[in-house]
Amino acid sequence: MFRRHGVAETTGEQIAHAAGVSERTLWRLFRSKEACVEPLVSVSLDAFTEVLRSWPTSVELGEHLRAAYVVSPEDLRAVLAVVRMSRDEPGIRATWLVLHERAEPVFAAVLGERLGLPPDDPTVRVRAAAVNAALRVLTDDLAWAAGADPSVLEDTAAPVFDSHRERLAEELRALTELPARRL
Amino acid sequence: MFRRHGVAETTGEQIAHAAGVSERTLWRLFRSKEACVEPLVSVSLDAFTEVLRSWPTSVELGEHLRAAYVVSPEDLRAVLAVVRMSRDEPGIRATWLVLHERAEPVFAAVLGERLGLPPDDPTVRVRAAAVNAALRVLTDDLAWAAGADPSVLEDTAAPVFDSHRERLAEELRALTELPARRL
DNA sequence: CGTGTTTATGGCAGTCAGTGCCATTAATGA
DNA sequence: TCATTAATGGCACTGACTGCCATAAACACG
Repeated sequence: MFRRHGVAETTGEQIAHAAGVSERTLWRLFRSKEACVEPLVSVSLDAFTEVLRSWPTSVELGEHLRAAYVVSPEDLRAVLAVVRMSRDEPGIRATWLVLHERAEPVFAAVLGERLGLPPDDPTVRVRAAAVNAALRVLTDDLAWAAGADPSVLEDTAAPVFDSHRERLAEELRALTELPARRL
Repeated sequence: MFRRHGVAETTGEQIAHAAGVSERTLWRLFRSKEACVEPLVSVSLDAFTEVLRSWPTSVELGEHLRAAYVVSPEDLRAVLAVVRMSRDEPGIRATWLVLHERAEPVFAAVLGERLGLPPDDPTVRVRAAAVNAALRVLTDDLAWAAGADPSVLEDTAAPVFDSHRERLAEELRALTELPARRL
């Protein structure tokens, strides 16, 4: 509905009706209209989080990503639609950024363990935030590419998605191979 | 007012009255209640942007930062108060993140020139986002430290601020010294 | 100086997101 | 079977924000 008519033009009443619940219940489930897209975005973030969690010690992150980073085409379409909307809809942009930041502690936990540092170590959290930023920027790029040519999303194995994953692997390799210096 | 009574308890009418303008004018100047803190945050982001802009080619970023990254104590206090609030106030957190992201293109322009790459190159933008993330995480830490002991802000030369700048210099050195590999 | 034209501001009415409170019903558990 | 808790809805209400119009100040230009 957001995509079709825009966020401002979609009322909470319409959303609630379409979802088959009362408006009152809607506001209990989501604290704002924009927050209704959170489950869609979470799918993608959770997928990446799972990649990190299942990252074997012996493997370089880029390699692992190439093997394990998979999102179903339907989910991917939904996420990228949200990301594309976020260019014009400040509220959507804000939730996208907030959700991304919310994933950082998980990233920090994984990276901290790798580096032998506590997850709340500033260096670890900066690295986690950098990984997060790479994921955000490149997902944004993918959303743009998918907007220009929706056919790239008909299959997760589409070349554009491969190239996205490849870029991500490359950037993460660089970031995670950085030696952690103590301050 | 946000700090004293909380965001929810502060009405637009109160803000407008305190600012000496009508409520109608307030909504013309800021598109939301939370957006009213944007000028405060911008001061700090602009200061960092200026550091980047004035970064001499021959100097390593960490070094330049130590010399040029200065924010007046009053401004710093205001910014950190906002950042501290953002822990409990989701609306403030969102504006803080959005403002940070908005600064990224400038970072990308500077880094792109350094690396001899166009500012819209994905690698460049990932680096810019990483620099941005480092600034955000460490500013957040500083806000936390300042909240625990407000005396650290009585002078920009306070040890806690020095240590903040030092951490930032170290993290940025690592990030900006990364060789840029073409994909 | 006079006059037409932006530009900034306020007033007012209206919409709608979101909340508090209470009632109802469904699930759960002893 | 009954007591308790959790989930949902209805309703009234606050307040953020917008559209529209009026006013006045700043400005451009003859």
